Amino acid sequence: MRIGELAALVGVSTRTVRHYHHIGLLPEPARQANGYREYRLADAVALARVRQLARLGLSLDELRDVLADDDGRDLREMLQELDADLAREQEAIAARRARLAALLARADEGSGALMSAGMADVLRGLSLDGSRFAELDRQMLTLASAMGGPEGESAVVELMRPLTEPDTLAGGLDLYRRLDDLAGADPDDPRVAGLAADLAGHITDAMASAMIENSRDPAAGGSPVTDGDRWLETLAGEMTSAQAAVLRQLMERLRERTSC
Amino acid sequence: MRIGELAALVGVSTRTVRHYHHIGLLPEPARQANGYREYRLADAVALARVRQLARLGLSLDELRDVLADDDGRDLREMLQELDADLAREQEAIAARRARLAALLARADEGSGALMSAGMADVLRGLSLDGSRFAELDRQMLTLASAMGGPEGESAVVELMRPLTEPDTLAGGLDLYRRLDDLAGADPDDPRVAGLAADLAGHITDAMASAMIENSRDPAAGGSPVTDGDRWLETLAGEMTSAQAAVLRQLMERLRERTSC
DNA sequence: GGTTGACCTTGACGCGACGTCAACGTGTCT
DNA sequence: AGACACGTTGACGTCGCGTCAAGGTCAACC
Repeated sequence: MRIGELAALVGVSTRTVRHYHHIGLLPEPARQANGYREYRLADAVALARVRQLARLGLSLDELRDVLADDDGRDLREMLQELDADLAREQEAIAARRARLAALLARADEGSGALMSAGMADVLRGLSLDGSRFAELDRQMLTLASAMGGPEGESAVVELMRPLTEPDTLAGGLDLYRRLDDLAGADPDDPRVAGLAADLAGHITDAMASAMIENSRDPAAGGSPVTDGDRWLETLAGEMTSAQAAVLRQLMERLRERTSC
Repeated sequence: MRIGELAALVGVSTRTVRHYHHIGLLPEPARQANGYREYRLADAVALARVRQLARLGLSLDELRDVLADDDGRDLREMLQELDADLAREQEAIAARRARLAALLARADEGSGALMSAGMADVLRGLSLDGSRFAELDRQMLTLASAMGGPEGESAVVELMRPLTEPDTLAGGLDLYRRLDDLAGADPDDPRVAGLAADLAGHITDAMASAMIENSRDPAAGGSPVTDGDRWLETLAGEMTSAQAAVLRQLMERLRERTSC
């Protein structure tokens, strides 16, 4: 039997057979006078056994180990381990499909590509043409919802809901304007303290807790939802010094409030 | 923000970020004076969106296409296609686990590594120390069962059951000896015809049908169980000319029998 | 005898999503 | 001044083969 016949008999490509020779998974058979490989029935049996196990998902390295010491004992162990791996993979795929389904459902009702209608509403409410701060806030919220997955996003939407009510919203947009006005100001500008106080008044206790929880110093380890914290520094880096001062004073006020 | 902070914030490695730059999935940000990449919040948002989709299993090429034209329409198509792929993969894994479970169950009761107790019985019954023919038969059966999967193996066991009964078995082993005796004989040896007749007498109708079905010429396409046919030639190649003559006459008799 | 075409040989690159190492520059702390 | 953590580019390794490339072998047909 030549290599093409062997491959056809077992149902693989000749490349596969040569690959198995190359990695030592199948022994090289004797050669004919012209250099062609000459296979016997026993080679076909060996190849079929290899394929039988490979189809199940064992790696070729594992196969070589298993077939080397034809023990049958550690083969069972390997197969059980493989089954556990496959089970884990099944769960992972199921989880992916669940997230996918949630995403698709939200894409059907929502306006944007990846967010729910609720999230789209929040972002629309916070938009204020030409405001750098509104844009920053929107980016932070988008980031939080993209990183937390579906449950993270709905948590964000839930937290932000109080801010989207019409009367509250108008005051919030005014705060954006006042922050924007501080763009070129000094960190000691008299408007800073008052603005921080007004901002704190707009932030609910739940929002304050979430913000503080996710901005703890690295030693404590972040929450599972937003993995890397230090978003405060990131955010501050996008502001001018006066605006960053407002942010610092705001966080101080929030920490005082939650510690009481 | 430098690359390490960005990576920590989103929860990936710096290598991943640079990889995304390299393949054009994320735009290269501005550089600081020292050559370091300088990231803004918007970059973190883009990266988080990429990861959100990548976690679902989209390839980076697909991601680039999707994010290029931020349409939202073909994104849904891609996600639905992805869901279908994942569903297929789930089925494939389930099938693998089913075969694995069958194999494990058989390994628990069987003697050998990969076969059921029934198959082990058949092979033990057909063993005859020093007989080349018994060995060939065992190899053929092993090959058939390894290639057909669990259902193929049980089919083989079912087919061979009549041969494993004690009185039939003794006659079969005698046939092996007579075949072995023909090793150095001439193809025209007078014993050939009688041996073919006796062999035909030992083969049940079901076995004859299976043998003929799986030895049709390549034009007709083999059965789904044993993919490559022409096993007859393979088998004949392992014999001497007189033994091959017996095989040819045997197949002729079987064909006559099933055509009536 | 020449040609075609199917088969065989070895050798090498490609894929996908990064991990990992090399060799080097930069910035901060002691 | 040295240690150390970070950044830079570049290149190789992973896994199971598919797919050329550049030939040699053999049977069949003109």
